[in-house]
Amino acid sequence: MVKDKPPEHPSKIPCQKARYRTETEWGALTRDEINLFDRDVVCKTYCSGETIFVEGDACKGLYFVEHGLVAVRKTEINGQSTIVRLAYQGDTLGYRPLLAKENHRATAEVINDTHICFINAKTMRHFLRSNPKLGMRFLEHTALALGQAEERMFQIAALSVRTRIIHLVVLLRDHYGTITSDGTLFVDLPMSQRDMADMIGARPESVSRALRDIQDDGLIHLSGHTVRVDRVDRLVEELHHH
Amino acid sequence: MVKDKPPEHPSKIPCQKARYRTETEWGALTRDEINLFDRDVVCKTYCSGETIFVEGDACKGLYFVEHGLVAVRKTEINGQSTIVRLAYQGDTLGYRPLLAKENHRATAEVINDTHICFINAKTMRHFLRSNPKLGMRFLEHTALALGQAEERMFQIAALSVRTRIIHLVVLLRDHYGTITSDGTLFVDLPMSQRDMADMIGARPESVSRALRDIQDDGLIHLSGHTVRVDRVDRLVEELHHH
DNA sequence: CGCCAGGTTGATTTCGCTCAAGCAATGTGG
DNA sequence: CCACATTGCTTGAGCGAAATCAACCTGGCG
Repeated sequence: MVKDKPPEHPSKIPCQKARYRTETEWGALTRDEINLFDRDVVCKTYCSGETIFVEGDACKGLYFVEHGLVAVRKTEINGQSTIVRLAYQGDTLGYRPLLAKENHRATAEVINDTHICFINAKTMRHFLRSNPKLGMRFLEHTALALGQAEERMFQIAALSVRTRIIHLVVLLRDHYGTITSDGTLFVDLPMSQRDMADMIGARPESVSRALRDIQDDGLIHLSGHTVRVDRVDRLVEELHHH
Repeated sequence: MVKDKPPEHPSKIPCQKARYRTETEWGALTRDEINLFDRDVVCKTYCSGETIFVEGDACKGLYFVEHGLVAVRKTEINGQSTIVRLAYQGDTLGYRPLLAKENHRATAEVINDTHICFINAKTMRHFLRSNPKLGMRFLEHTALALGQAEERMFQIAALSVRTRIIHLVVLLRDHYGTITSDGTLFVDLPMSQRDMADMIGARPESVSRALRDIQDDGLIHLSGHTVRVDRVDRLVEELHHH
């Protein structure tokens, strides 16, 4: 049972000028459009466990992740659920249903405290009509996401839990990994093992066991939520072999 | 080992005016653009078993399926492979890598004899720049495909082989199903059980057994590649329950 | 006719899920 | 400040679904 903390009041403050936006699809906006964006944007901070939107909701607009971590989750009738995507700093949420003209097909659930800029669908559609470049940026982004989804589909179908876990650790390295001067890699897992299980389509017990197996083989060393990898090449080599 | 039959010579004939195009993303083209399309298009008939492009190839352009059936397949180092998507009449192949500016991440393999209209990447990029509507159509299409990919990911992770087979039969009904006057449904499976296995992430033996189980339960009746479904509702009901 | 790919069937094994118990860390109320 | 819930992780035992291995059809085709 998730207890929703009282949400903070939405703010009209334009998110410290939202500098991250310029490095994303939103970099296509003209100066005038940026002003319009800043006029209409509504910003809000979500705490861990809160939901941004839920499966079945109409798509009211887009959510730009200023910083934080959000899981996009699908839930079945029987209660099983899968995380279909993660949204990091700089990612935009809700673009798929908006572009496909559908309702939300998944729930966005905050994993780490997250600052979100919301832009309503009407303004967004205006941008798409007036600025073809923005559409092309989103087109490119959606095509990349489709490739990733197909990649993951393949993995879940063909690879063992152990291998999928290694894939996940390598994936999380991009955002949560640091490398020390002696070449040791540390990955600070930003989520619970339950969430990791939902990411790779497995049960939490299986994740726990797989992590211990990999540790027993000397490929990683776990302490709390931090994974130490002494020989990254050996870990990656297992991916290419299996 | 696939033995590639000698490909027929590409033809400049504009595919019997390609009437199917108007009902797809390509419907956004203006009259002038259609003329340009017809000038640059190269058409060709592929036989079952031939490949249109392979994983790792640079994306040279788009392939419009005039008619036929194509499987988009990913293959692992160890030889395992999965069909990530099917392309039917009216579908366009190769748009994902073109839009994402990547190489092909999958192989397109002809299942049933297929007539393809090829349009080169340069012309396509010209269309995208000159006609924002076309980009929006592809954006919508890609967003829908992303939703489907996420749906399938979920299914493979959570459902039994039996249930996934039923899903597949119901999916194929759209293109290969006919319904008789007494309400009986016939689905003419367009592919081998091996391919069906690759579609749902299972082994051929498991597909064979699952099909027989479903038949033993009286839900379907198999004869050759034709599935007879007397009570469609009972079949669909199993999907909603499981 | 014989070959061979595709399909069936059986025996065995393996992987991961389920169920269940225990444990450490954190939180909470008296 | 201590008893107690709660939550997340670990570990074990047993089971079941599907993979694997292997033999054997069957029909189409050179």
